[in-house]
Formats: sequence, structure tokens, C-alpha cells
Amino acid sequence: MKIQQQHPWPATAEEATIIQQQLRGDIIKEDQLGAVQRVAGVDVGFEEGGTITRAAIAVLSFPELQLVEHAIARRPTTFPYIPGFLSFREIPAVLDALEQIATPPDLLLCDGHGIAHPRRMGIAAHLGLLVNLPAVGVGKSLLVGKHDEVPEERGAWQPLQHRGETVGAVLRTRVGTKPLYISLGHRISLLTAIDYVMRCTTKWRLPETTRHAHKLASG
DNA sequence: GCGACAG
DNA sequence: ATCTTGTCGC
Repeated sequence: MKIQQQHPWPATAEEATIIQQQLRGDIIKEDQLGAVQRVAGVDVGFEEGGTITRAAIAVLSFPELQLVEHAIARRPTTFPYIPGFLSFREIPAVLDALEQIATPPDLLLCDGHGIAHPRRMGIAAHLGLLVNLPAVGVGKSLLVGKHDEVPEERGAWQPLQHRGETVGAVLRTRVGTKPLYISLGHRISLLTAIDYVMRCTTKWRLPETTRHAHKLASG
């Protein structure tokens, strides 16, 4: 797929903060998706002691969840890991990988948070905006917010609250494991995001999209 | 000033 | 994320 030109990529957290503040108003928090037939998992790994960033895209048919296309991209790492600025480290390589995908997916499931972020601009929101696709953040651990305990049943969830706002949901995708942190990224509502994460999750804690992408990003 | 802190 | 083997448990 074609990737639009992006904002300049910052070198410091201070510059990155300005970009986040400029972009946050563009996030669409309502459903703006068509028929979902292809869902993409997005994940990133690192090689050579972190000097190389390796991004992977796994496109699965929906609702069958069969792998139909994939891409891997490697490029030098240019931004350090700083909590709250993950997207500036990982997205450039992700765009390289997405560019190799023939047809734009209908939905992106990203490793990390969407608007469950200090400035509401986690990687899923940032990526969704840059490529103008519906995107959901699927985090494995908490960045910001508080929540009540989640019941031990698959599909149970609790709102994730931060500074008086509901920024996401803590979702039990599997009994006996830690819940996932789901937040909208772009062009999707929280409830719809939860629904798609559940429908992409079968036997394991993580969605099948994420699991495929993770394998590709690791080796 | 003191912690917390996605991947 | 990554460095790393076997091992406990369903």
C-alpha cells in the first residue's frame, strides 16, 4: 500500500511531545470502518543489540483468521525507548513493512496502547492517523490509568480510567492469564475495538494477528 | 521533590 | 524489547 508523506521525525522527546500535541486532535474515536475482511497484526522486534528495528505485519482473513499476507522490514534504530514515546521508535519501520503490503488492511491491531497514553497518542493512535486506517491498541501491561479487578471469565472487562476519562478497557481474553489493555487508536470506538479483539482471539491470551506478527518480528 | 513508566 | 535453559503446571 502507498504510504503518505509524514511529519518530520523528531530526535528528542521534547520535539516528539509537540508532534503528539499537534496530532491528538485528529484522532477519530467513532466507528469509521467498512466491511472488515482483513485484519493486520503489527509488531516490532530488535536485532543487533537494539541497533536494528525489525517490524512485521501479518494480515489475516476475517473472521477466519487465516494468514493471507505478511511483510517484514528492517532499518537502523533512530530513537531510544522512552515511555510515552514508543511510536517514534517503532513506527518508521512499521511504515516500511506496510508499504510492502499489496492491499490496505481493514483494521490494524497494534502492540501497545492507543489513547490510553499520557497525551492520548500511543502507537496505535499515531499509526492509525499516519496511514488513515482504523487501529486498535492491544497492550500487555499498563502505561497509564487505574481500573477495578476484572472478573475471571473470558470476555469480561473493566473500564480503564485516567484523569477522569475512560481511555480504554482491561479485557480478559482468556481465563487464568493477565488481562489485556485495549484502547482505540483511530476510526473505531472502544466497544467495537473490544469486539474485534475478542473475535481475533481464539485459544491464547493474545489475538492471532498479534501472535503471527510477533513470530515474524522475532525470527 | 517522589514514584510510575507501552515495547 | 533483549540477554537466556530448564522447568512447573494445566
